[in-house]
Amino acid sequence: MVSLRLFDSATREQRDFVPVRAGVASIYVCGATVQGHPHIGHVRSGLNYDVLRRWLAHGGLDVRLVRNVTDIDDKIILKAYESGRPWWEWGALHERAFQAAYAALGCLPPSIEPRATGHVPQMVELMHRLIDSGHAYAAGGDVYFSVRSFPGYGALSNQDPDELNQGEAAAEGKRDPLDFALWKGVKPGEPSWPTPWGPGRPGWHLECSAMSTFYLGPEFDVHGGGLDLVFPHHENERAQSNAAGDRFARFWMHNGLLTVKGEKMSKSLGNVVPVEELLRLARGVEVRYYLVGPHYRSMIDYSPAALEESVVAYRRIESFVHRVRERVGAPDVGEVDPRFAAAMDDDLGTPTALAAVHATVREGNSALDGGDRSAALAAAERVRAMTDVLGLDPLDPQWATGDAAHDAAAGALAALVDDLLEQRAAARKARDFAAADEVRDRLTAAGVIVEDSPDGPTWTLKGV
RNA sequence: GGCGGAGUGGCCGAGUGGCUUAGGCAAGGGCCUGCAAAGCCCUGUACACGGGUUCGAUUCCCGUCUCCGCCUCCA
Repeated sequence: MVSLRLFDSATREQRDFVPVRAGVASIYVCGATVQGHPHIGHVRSGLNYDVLRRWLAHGGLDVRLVRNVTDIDDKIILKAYESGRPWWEWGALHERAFQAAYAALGCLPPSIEPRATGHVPQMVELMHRLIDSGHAYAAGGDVYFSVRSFPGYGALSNQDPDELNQGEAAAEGKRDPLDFALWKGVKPGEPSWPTPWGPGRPGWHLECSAMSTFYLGPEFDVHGGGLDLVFPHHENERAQSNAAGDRFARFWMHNGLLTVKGEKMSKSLGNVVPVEELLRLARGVEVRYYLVGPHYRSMIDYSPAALEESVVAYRRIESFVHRVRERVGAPDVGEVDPRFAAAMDDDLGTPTALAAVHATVREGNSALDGGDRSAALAAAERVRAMTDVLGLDPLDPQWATGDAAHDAAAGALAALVDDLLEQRAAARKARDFAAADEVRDRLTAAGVIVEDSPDGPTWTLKGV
């Protein structure tokens, strides 16, 4: 059923995707640390793995997607403190912002979005296993992972431990500069949870090892995240879990980062692009097209001009599907084109997959021009199937407004426009083109674009 | 210093040892249309630079230049 080949960051080569359990795909993705508002880079990551899960589901697999929420960390505590709010409220506030952003771009909800603070028992258990096997030690209320105790350290990120700068900031009880904190002992004024080694809070890396294996088992299919997480986060996760005896992820996937004018986004440079800003420039589905179009491992250098090009490109697809619906009838979701499937199977080659979509659109438009209604309908059904896999199906109800007042207004507008178009048709029939053009000009001035076709005029709203 | 990635036609963005000069956007020409819009057809012949391997390289190897990311929190 699935013949997907995926690039594995750990081996730096492509392999056939063969699920650990037949018929089930298990994916863990590092989600956000809910310390601030979602930006374009966050949602690109979410979108990339959303496309992966959709393609796997299309192939008949039962997809279990876990995307965590890091709801406790230094910055959350600090920022909450600075704004005079409880740390948990600060986190919850931004967690909702992330969910809204993902939803606005058509990301299907993950199977679960586990929070770090809800999985302390699983972390304690993992620390027990690591301490018992000599890979971790408690020191002054902290618990550290002993990097030198794990020979495979550095294999994921292709780093030589001896060449690394120095690791996490030095702390009292650390035996080796490379060691990293599994658990951080409580400090005055900070939240804490009880453990056999004293109260404290989770170190960043531990939560992902604990939650991924809790939900997906000691060995699962894919672990994903942004390219910037390869080291140290994923290297550390892998070290912990492997040292504890878990086989852990079979494939490591890392999506490319977003830059602005060639530079990585960062608060210090002040060039972070919030999702909110994108949604002022384009609809969610158009933003999605922009972010899903380039290959997931490519870097995207954001610019409003490039986004605008995507808007235009997407509308070409969308207008074709709408045209068929109006002139021929509503297309169902059909089958994907073989070209599309081959591209997707090749490490999720969305650029080539999109080329197949556009080729199908062209075929469909030609069929429409040639009066071949059934061929046009069939093309539209294939386009729907392919765009559905990418989360870009123009007729997916998720892109509808779902607003009763809006629907009512749209209905009233349609009645008025249709009335005017009848007047125009009458004028054209009488060959009074001046009158006909005047009607069209009035509509255009009001933002209603009229287009004639062999099946009569159609109209759309400008910029929608 | 160590590790990794990238430089493609006006722009975005794929890919390959020689028949794909992907695809989209923009531009020019044409068809269609009362006109327009949309659509369709055609055109532009790109692959940082210098060597090397090869019958043949944008694609493989070496070197050079430029840029980016990671090595510290980060999607």
